Amino acid sequence: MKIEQIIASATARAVYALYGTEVDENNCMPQKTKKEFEGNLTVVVFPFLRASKKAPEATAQEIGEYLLENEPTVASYNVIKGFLNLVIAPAHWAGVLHEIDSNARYGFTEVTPQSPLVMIEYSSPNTNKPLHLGHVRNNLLGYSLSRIMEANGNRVVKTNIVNDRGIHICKSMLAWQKWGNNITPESAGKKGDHLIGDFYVLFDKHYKAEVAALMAQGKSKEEAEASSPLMAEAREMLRRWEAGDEEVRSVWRMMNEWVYAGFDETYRRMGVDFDKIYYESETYLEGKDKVLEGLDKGIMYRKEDGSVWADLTGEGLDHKLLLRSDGTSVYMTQDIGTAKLRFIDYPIDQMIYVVGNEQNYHFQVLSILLDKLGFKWGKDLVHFSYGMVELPEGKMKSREGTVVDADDLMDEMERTARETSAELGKLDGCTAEEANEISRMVGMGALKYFILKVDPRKNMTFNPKESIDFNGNTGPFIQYTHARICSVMRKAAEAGIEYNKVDMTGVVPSEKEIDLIQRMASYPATVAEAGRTYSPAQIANYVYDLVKEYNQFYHDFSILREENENVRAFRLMLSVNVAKIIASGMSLLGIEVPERM
RNA sequence: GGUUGAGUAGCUCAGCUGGAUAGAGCAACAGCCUUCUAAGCUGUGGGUCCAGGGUUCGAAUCCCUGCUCAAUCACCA
Repeated sequence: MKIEQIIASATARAVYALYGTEVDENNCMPQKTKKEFEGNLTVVVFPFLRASKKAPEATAQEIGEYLLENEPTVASYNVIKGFLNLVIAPAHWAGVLHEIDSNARYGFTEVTPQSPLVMIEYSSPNTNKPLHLGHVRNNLLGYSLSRIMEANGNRVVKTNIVNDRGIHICKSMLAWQKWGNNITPESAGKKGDHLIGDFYVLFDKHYKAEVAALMAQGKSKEEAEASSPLMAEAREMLRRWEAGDEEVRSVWRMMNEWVYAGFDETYRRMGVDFDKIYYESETYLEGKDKVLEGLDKGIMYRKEDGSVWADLTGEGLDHKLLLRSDGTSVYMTQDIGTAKLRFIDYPIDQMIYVVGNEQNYHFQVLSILLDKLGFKWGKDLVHFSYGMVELPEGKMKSREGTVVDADDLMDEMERTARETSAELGKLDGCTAEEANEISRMVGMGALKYFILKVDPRKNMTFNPKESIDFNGNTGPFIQYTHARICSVMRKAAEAGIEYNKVDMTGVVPSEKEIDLIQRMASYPATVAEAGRTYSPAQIANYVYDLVKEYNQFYHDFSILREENENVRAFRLMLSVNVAKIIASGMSLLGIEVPERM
């Protein structure tokens, strides 16, 4: 049983024995004692004053005395105002460390075939341009979340819905046909997604020029945009695509393949993957049946012009369009269709959509509609809504060229990691491959940690200068501590020290070591909390605190130079388990930890 | 205007179910490497926790009001 639970129940017994009042154990939960006071756990006695009818100090004193006499793990206590600080017997903490050491999957809940099936949708790119910083946040959050849900005993299906159809693709296709001279990613020596992105920009450039020319002829902006021949061509192309025109479709297939090849490379570098990919071109017609079904059941209604709507005024929302008057689908209809397909493919218990907060309204509506349409997970679907990524100068704007490209960003991070490592002489004696690996891990670690450590709900500022800083609360700082422990363990092995074969029963851990063990002991609760609140940031901040604590220990205590063999073994065990938790926590963030750096 | 989220040190952020004197990092300044990796450790300075009410023995945290910022409220996706 966890020590907090032991103390809580002993405290409840104490209150009953002393004052004859039954109190709920959950109201007796001790908290971690603040650094400036002596002790490990603190019971706040204010809630018991009604029962004791005594001053806070006196009450704390009496409960402390009771615990000291009746609860063997309590070694001593002190009282400050209404706070009862308990010192837990060092032997208990040594036992906790042994428990942690014996559990290779410490902090994780096992996944069984009976575990809930959670589907997580993330990434969901458009196929007309390469991934940028905003997608990076999405991908990292989505992947980390899937790891966290898995660690909490869920079966997880990672999914991606690729927006591979629509007017935006036609724009790129048209521009390529007009001005591309049959260029390919191979002939251009460029990633396919970037090549397509270039044509999308090219389309926009010509279109703008066209509109400007028309406006110069005296047309209003709206008139000019409406009469743009280029846009008309793009729309015509979309019409032909929807009609299944083979010429358009073959260009579309070819160009999408280029984009996918580019995306795959970016995903691989980011270290994210998917179990199942849906393509909007295959799902966008699916929602219609469901909507018509809803129409039959009276969940939706039809207007005179033939359009179909849902009345959500009962839920405090507005009326929502689901089928246009020409019978075609809108975005919402497609998402209903995708939901239908997914439920056929997987018996989902929970659905999590990792999508930016600009779609809060959409998912609020989707949840209500799916629920009304009979999806058992509809009502409780989770929209994992994250804030925008802004630059110090403000928002990213593709027109102003301030968009941070994902591939460029990763290049830059790895390059900086390499430079910094080389400067510090960390790559001395490494092979070229090792140096590459280390630079890659460190660069990506810095990027991922920088993004994941902040609360997803918040808009975050991405300052390139800060993101490549490797000191302080950063990924490399954490990775470094891990590498340092690995180094100590290597040296121990070289010296023939086998810490786990040494009898440590007599070792009394010091205060600092107990602080560390106590923090290690809260890892499972942190993992659970991160799963409950869908928060990678909680894991990130926990690991940081742990590392900070370990570095203090590392600085103040000798490990290999410790002469007492048992104490030395104890510290090695402590260190190796800190490293284990670092690696575990970082893996939940999708961050690798090198063994040397 | 409605809805949702955010507002904590100069900057970037923690602060989880209400608890003691609100914490890190960066930036500034001052220290610590012939000893297990100094990408580290230690110290100094820096705060009307947006404002005002309320609940409570106790509020950055919960409730109400207001202010500011962001997103959203399309027969776009």
